[in-house]
Amino acid sequence: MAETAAGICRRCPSRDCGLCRAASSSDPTLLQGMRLGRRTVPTGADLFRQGDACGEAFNIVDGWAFLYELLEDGRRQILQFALPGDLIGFQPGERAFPFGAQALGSVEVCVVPMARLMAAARHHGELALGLACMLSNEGALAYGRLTSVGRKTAQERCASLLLELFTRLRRRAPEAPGETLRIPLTQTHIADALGLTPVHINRTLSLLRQKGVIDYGQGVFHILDPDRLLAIAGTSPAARARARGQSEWLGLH
Amino acid sequence: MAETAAGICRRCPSRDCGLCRAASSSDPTLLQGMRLGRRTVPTGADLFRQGDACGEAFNIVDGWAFLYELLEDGRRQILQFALPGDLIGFQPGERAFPFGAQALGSVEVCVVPMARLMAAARHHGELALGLACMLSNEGALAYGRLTSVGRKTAQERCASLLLELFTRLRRRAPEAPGETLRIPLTQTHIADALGLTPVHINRTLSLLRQKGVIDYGQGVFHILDPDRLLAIAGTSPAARARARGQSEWLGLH
DNA sequence: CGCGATTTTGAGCACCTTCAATCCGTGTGG
DNA sequence: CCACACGGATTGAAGGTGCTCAAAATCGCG
Repeated sequence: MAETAAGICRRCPSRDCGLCRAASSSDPTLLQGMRLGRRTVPTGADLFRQGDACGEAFNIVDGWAFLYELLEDGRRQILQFALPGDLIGFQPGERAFPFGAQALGSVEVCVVPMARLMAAARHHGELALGLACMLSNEGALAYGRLTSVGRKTAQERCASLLLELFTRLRRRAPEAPGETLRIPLTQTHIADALGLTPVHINRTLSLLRQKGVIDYGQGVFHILDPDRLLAIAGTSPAARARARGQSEWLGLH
Repeated sequence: MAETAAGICRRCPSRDCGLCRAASSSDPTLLQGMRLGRRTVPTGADLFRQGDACGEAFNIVDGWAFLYELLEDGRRQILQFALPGDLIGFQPGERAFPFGAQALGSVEVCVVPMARLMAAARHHGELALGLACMLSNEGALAYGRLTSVGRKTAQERCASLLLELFTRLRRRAPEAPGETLRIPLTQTHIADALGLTPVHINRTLSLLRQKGVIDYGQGVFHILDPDRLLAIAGTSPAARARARGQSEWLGLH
């Protein structure tokens, strides 16, 4: 309670991207009234679960989260990884979440009540369009993953995922060193994202390491041979265009 | 040229759903200025291709289309089926399409220039929110397919797809008879949507037919045992909620 | 009626899964 | 300080779902 909302926002790392950028570019005073407050979610805890009423969205300030769907017998599909700056849980037109969201490591989020966000968007077309851009980008990521899981081999899928994460992270942190990537995922997470088993992910990553394309250990990945990784990923020209497109979801208008 | 745009819109089957509903609920005069005109796309032709500049969106008036991504060696993933009333090619924040769209049978579309649509949305929050809802629903469908392809068996995937299509079609045409479904897809399309081979789709559908769950032939599917099909699809409670949610993407506010 | 596209069926193969055991890094308690 | 426990990574062997190759049957259509 010692600090005002405005003060916290001013120092927020997400201030200039995603939702906050959209809101403030639309109307600088918008941001103030929208946020409910910060929340810290511990490792492995759910931000929300499938079936929960969707009353609030979460802007990820620090840490990673993932969206997932569970089948009744326990099979899990990870639908998306949410990185700092991403907004999750914004499902206009839905009453209940069709998927859950879980924290990877400790995650700090900014809570935004859906009602306020929708009200603000209704009166500010620019903000609503920003949200639309964001949803469109999420959709593009989902489509990319779908192509991966539906039509690529294990090696291609692993390479594609690494490149996707690499691209998304570098965008937000251009200052960071070249080809090193700190990823808080277990091989089980990767497996559930790519529609494979942990065992097979292990064999596949080992193979890529053995080939000298990547190296990894303790949650840190090194891309030793970016060109070969790209080639293995089978990244189509179109997918590369998509990767570029993500770079600035509010850049063009 | 004999007929005015307003006249065509008045008799358009998509008038009360999707984009048109969003636009007219926001401002009844909006619709007039937005459309460029009708276009008829012949069977198998592309509405647009991966990499094309995205200058116009298409509101499907009649017929089916599908979005797809190609890998360099020809492998194809079908990302989505677009039914009458769906808007495709609306990719705010993108310059080029990351996927292509192709007509299944002869398709009639209403062409909407992106520039006009974006301009209108910027000034009408309600419209922009409607577009956001639409994108959110598309994303939900993509997530459902991702779970299917990543974590379900061939039988479960086929059942899931049939139910998805069934649900979406019935929503737009509630008057149509019970469990019969006219689907203009070849087994190859189904295979490319589900991440399987045509041969295996054939065996799987045969199995479902042999079990008495469905029957099919000549592009017409009959759902003989809906409950069993639901059970086979492994439709989670959450997915069922999602299916309901789709039903009215502008219904709640 | 005949051609091409699609569906159907068969047989062998491969990628990935399953089951299982071992190794390793970290943290905890004695 | 070490024994132990725990989660995750790694490796091996065997099996299965779905793939590939191939051919026949059927459908749609001019």
